[in-house]
Amino acid sequence: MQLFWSQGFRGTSVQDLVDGCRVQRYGIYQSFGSKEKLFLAALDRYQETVVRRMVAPLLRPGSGLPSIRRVLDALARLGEGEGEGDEGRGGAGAKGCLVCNTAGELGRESSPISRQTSRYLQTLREAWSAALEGARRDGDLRAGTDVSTAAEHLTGVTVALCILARMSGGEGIMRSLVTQTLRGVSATGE
Amino acid sequence: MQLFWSQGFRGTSVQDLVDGCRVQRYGIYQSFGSKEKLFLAALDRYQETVVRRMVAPLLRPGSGLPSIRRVLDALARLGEGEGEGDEGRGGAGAKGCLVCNTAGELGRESSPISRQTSRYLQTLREAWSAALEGARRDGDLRAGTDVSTAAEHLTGVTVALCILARMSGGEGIMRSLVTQTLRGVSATGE
DNA sequence: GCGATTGCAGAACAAACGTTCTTGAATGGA
DNA sequence: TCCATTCAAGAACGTTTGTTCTGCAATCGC
Repeated sequence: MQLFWSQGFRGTSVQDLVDGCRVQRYGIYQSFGSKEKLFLAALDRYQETVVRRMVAPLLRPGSGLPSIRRVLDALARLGEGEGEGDEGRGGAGAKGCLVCNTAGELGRESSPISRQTSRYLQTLREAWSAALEGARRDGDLRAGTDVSTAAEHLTGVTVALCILARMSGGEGIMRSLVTQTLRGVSATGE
Repeated sequence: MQLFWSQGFRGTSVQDLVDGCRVQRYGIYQSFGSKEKLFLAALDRYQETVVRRMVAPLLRPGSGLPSIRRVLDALARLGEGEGEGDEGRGGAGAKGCLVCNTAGELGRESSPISRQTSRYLQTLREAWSAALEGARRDGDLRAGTDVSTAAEHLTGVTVALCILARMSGGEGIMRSLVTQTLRGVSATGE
């Protein structure tokens, strides 16, 4: 998963996997059948660990505006680990998000991949939605805000932050995006 | 450029280029030196044609809120050309944006690529900025809006729309993102 | 009409790709 | 102690990759 995350699907050879993990060439095919199936398993694992952990604060019972702020700040820090250079192996600076990177690299090439990206978007939408409901309950939500539209908005912003993290010159934009987004959502406009 | 756009750098072989364009294998190397240099030239061309044409309405003298609305609507239509399937050759549904796709696929792998992505972001920022200035002049800008922050915000939204166009399940999110963004910028909140 | 030059078509290159087979050592039960 | 099974290391498979070389055809100046 880590290798695919930083180098992409096509940029990661089976040899890379053999060298990088403690894994046997033939064992990959016994366990997964093909490089593509392994990649899909890595996508699965990514969503069940990394994405899950990222949105966890939004899904906790008492979540609300403070959780939203916290998660957005964490996303804004995705761009760190800069310097255009590699870290040990062929890492391309910041890794961003595996699912978003895959969208850029492969688009909707196969239907398993399509399924993964729409699952990803749905997870994000639901998580943001839960926290927005909390914010409304706390009176922290800007008047007249539709929760589900705002959740889609935040989902879009999340995707933007993931890709901007992979682009040099994106740091300032990430910060502006976060502050402006928070301003649009919160009751106080802060 | 078209082939790299829909299939990515690593997903496009020299053979694809030979078949797809009216071009000789050896001629590519005489003219460009390597596949990577050709790709960088394609990135250049993309910015000078596609990006340029996309932001043109924002740079015209009288541009303002209507231009912003028009360009955002055009970006929201990036997701069309759906169906997960190919169009003739190995296209992966919607092509999105070559620069954003490249960020997802290659990150900041080489410094020429880093230079391209930051140039891309700067172009967008300047274009949005110009139109926002126009909107302010027309009195269409929400009170208390900082133009340069808003321009960065719109740049981030642009990136989001490009990647969402490559993700299935992103269509509704794209629409919400556009309407919410317009609401945040315009004086009337519409 | 003729020799020098240009430009393109295809063959050929080594290297790396994803995938599969063969071998040899270690293990477990009787 | 011995055989059957499991597991892993690595050689080898045919393709495809990016890159380069070899000829044939056409063109141009004279």
